[in-house]
Amino acid sequence: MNIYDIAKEAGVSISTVSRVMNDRPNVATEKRERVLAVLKKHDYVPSAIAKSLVVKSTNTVGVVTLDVRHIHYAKIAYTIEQELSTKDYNVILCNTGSDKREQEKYLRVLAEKQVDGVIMVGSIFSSTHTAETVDRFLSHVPVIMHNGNLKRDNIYNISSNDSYGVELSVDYLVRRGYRQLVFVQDQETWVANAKLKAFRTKLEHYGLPFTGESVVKTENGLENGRAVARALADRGVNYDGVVGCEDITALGIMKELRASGKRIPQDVAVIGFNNSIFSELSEPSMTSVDNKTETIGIGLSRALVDVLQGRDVPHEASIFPELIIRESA
Amino acid sequence: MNIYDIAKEAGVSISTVSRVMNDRPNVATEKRERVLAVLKKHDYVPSAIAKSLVVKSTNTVGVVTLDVRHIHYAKIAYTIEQELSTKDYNVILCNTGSDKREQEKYLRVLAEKQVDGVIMVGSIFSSTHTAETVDRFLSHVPVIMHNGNLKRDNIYNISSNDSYGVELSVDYLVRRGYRQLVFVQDQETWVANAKLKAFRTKLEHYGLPFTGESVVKTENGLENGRAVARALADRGVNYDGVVGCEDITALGIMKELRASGKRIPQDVAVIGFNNSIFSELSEPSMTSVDNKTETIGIGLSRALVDVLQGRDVPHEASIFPELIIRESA
DNA sequence: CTGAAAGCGCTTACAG
DNA sequence: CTGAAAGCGCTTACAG
Repeated sequence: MNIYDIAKEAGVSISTVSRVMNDRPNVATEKRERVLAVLKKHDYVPSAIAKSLVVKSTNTVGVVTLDVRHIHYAKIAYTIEQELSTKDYNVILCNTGSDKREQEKYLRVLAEKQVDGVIMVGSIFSSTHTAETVDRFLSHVPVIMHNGNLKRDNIYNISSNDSYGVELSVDYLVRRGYRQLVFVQDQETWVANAKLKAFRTKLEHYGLPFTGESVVKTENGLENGRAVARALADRGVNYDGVVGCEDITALGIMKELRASGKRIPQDVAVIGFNNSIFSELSEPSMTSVDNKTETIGIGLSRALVDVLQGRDVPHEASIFPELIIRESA
Repeated sequence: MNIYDIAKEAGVSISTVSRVMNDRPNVATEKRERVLAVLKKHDYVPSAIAKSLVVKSTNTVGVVTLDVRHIHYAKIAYTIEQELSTKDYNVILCNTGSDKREQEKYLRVLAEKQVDGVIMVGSIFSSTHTAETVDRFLSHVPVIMHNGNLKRDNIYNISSNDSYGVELSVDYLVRRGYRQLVFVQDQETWVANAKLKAFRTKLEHYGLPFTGESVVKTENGLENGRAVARALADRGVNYDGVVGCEDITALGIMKELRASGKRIPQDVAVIGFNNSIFSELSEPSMTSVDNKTETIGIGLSRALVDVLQGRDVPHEASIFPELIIRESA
């Protein structure tokens, strides 16, 4: 069943059916009603594919992320999907993992599927390789990057200012009397580097020591957090504050600290990142940097829609996080 | 740039270009190479939209879920996406929430976009309304339901046997000497009812009391779990075991119990559902029913692909969960 | 092995 | 207000 069948049954041309289906003017009331009746009778669903071919827009956007199982990305992906849905866009979800081939494959497929735009969530996508892949396959559509820093006419970067989150954390800890701070870096991206730099600068500003012991690298995760705390203990590092890593990693650190008899926050203060459910359920509850998932998700979506509708959009925008004070610091 | 441009530049017909792009036989080696060269030169990306229109298949499937922010759904959605990706299908993600209108809107849009099939994740979708909506818009494509029980030729149900998970839980608790069990029901679907029935039957089997106090209804969530524990205390209910609800709810219950001085599992044993990160990080760590997220996700995906490829697929399949023993019971 | 032609289901000027 | 016709970018018999 297609538009021709509807037209025949309603006794009009396909042009008229098209006009009715798209709520356009210039259709006699009587014909419009006849068409609507036939449409309803068959629960007719027009083919968006055929439409897309001629209007050159699919009302579909690709959302690419490392892994939606990560609660932070799930929240952003959710917000994007919901926000875009109100503007009649659908989302093709892509979990690329960190493999470059996978990422390339996905971006190519999105191009084949003629998406109207792409949103890339996570600073891992801010790489030369991604930039080149976008140039190859997606230079004709807007690409909105979350925590990205790629410079292209068609790329728009909307970031959470995580460096500022680090500054807030250090300021707060210093004000509360903590002096020997450790930065736990649980990802490896330009954002992580910027955070580390902010940490170092802040320490220098306060005249606090920044040594080889001040930074611990790991990957995010509960077990990795535990391992970090054990490693610090094994190395005999003296510290009274932890900053920089995600809630889930920070939670691992807290658990291990408590298991080894440390009191939080009396002996060691811990501040996480993301203000996720993990910071709420931790014991003691965790002070955390809220990087505004919802604001970010809505911002990414709106930026995309604005570009698509021909409005001017800044190529770089930065959203400031906020420190949510709980018990762990 | 389209297939005509490529054909012209390579000095062949569009038929030949099409054959080359689709790796089909009957192309002279020399022509094939000429075409490939032109394709590569331009990083040519053929339109999947145009292709879909003629082959009547989009290699796109709709995945509809209540809310991907829920970690359990995120895991299933992730697995589906990854599994389907290996079969060259893409996923349109839909978070419908519990609103019927929203659900209807999404299913219609999926039909418009000509998806090859739909996977619905979560027992909330097993309603008369969903069945009717599927009949209206999606009766021509396979619909795979996770934890569903709808009977249609084009609907396939793949469920985690959560009732069996309850039986495992009760068996285990009884074996360990617990006698006054409470069932916490934190969702309202046919699965929840089946779980409750299994709980009751098991208690009767063991000759244990099932009274008005044996069941507490709530919605899933940390705070709701806390509220459940408080309500039980306020009502002066004597109980030594909790069963039936999701990890996150169970975690709330455990936290509140501990805050009120109860020891887990000595005073009260708690068993959760989902074997999620929450059961791992809880203190004490939580015994939980593992309902095999990955198996489910892969099963849903394979069933869909099998139907699409004309293979026979059972209309009902049930995956048995497993009890993961930790410290809380 | 190769290409001309029809067709997928729509929208959109265009002429009336 | 209305409809015939062209066209979006592909695939697929079909004839050669």
